[in-house]
Amino acid sequence: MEETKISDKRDYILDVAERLFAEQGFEAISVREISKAADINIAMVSYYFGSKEKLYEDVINRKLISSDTIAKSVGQHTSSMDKLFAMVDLYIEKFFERRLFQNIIFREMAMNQRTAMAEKIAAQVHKNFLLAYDIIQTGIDNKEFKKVDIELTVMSIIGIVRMYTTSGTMACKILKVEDESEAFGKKQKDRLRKHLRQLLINHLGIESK
Amino acid sequence: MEETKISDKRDYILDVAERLFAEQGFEAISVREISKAADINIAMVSYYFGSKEKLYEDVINRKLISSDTIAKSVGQHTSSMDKLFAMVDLYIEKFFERRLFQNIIFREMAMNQRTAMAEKIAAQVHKNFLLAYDIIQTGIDNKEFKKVDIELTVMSIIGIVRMYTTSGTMACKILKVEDESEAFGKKQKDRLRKHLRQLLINHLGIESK
DNA sequence: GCTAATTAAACAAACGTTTAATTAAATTTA
DNA sequence: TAAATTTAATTAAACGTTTGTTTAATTAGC
Repeated sequence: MEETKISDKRDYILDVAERLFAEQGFEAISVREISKAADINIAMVSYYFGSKEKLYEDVINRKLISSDTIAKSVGQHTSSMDKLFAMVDLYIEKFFERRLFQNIIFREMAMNQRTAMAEKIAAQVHKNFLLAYDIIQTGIDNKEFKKVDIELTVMSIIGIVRMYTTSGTMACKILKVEDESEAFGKKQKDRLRKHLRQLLINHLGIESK
Repeated sequence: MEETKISDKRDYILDVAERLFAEQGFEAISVREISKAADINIAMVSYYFGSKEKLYEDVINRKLISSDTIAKSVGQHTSSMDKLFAMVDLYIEKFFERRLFQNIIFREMAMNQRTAMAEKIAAQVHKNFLLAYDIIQTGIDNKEFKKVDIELTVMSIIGIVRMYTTSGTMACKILKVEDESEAFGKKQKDRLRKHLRQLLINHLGIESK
């Protein structure tokens, strides 16, 4: 945190705020705590972001883009199963990489408040949902997949990855791993990927014999 | 809220607090908001519960019992699949019936804070996890189930039910139902049950032919 | 007449935000 | 290049609110 450009400092504050908001929630974290953790004067939050609310929105907006990324990595494959796998892989990747951020997203979704931010998040999640929906629908049409409840199958995929990443403490306890860095390391990530692939093969795949 | 016994009034306050805490989180809700929503004087919260913190703990403790209930309803069945189905059914039932409460539980689990309450919740969830683990393990030993990743399979079950119940708004949007009372009505509950059963049959069941 | 329940008012502490002053950096002028 | 000027970044202190909690007085039930 020395001799950095302004945008770096702004990003650094956003990083700190993201971590705190994710771990404890928007209301639980005070501007004073953020400024202390980021080692800045409390007035700098208003100076840079305008308000605590705006800071929170900036934290979310900064990483709530894409969904094109998914479409791109999916498009490379031909079979529906491969497309689905590619999407799941990317999902796992993003959730492991940004699990603190995802905590914010899902906490926001769980709130029954119709804010502009909540709508925006819901729209983005729904967009991703539709991508997966189309893949499975096509797979069924192609007789590559069994006829399943598509909506609930997509929800299941998201729910599984989310369940894994949401609670670090719980994941450690269940997987019998030492700390969170292990629970979210490469080995466990591969394990989750393997499990999810097997589950989808079993659920969607048509026996070939 | 008239001519009720004291314990009823206490319970009513707990009901109101539970709803508000679940919808917006502990820190986001003030004692004044609770007292207003419950139509009581603000001092009554301290009078009945001691503090806002204690009220929150009472909200959680009131419904964080059982796990015997699961064991009981599971014990009636003989085959591993029936046991697992019984457990899943109960899980769905509880989550639909207490979905606001479950919001609190999972929000608490997502927080990276090692409070006494968090430990207690983690312990309870883990207890339930072990019940499901044993069922699947026995099923595998009996050659009734395929050899799967047991830990992740249990996590998947919980994650799916949770994903469904956590975000009412999202569930409505995805399932294309009008309002939340429909999304959490009997019809959709049966749909989720059916989906989860099929998923488990596909994932765990050994082809009989 | 006594205990329990309920109230309005007040409490200090913490909240998000703003102010006005100061330092640092960038730009312009000589 | 050096000094002068302007703009940007940073600070400590104060702002008015809201927070959870307590008090002391009052009402209700037995």
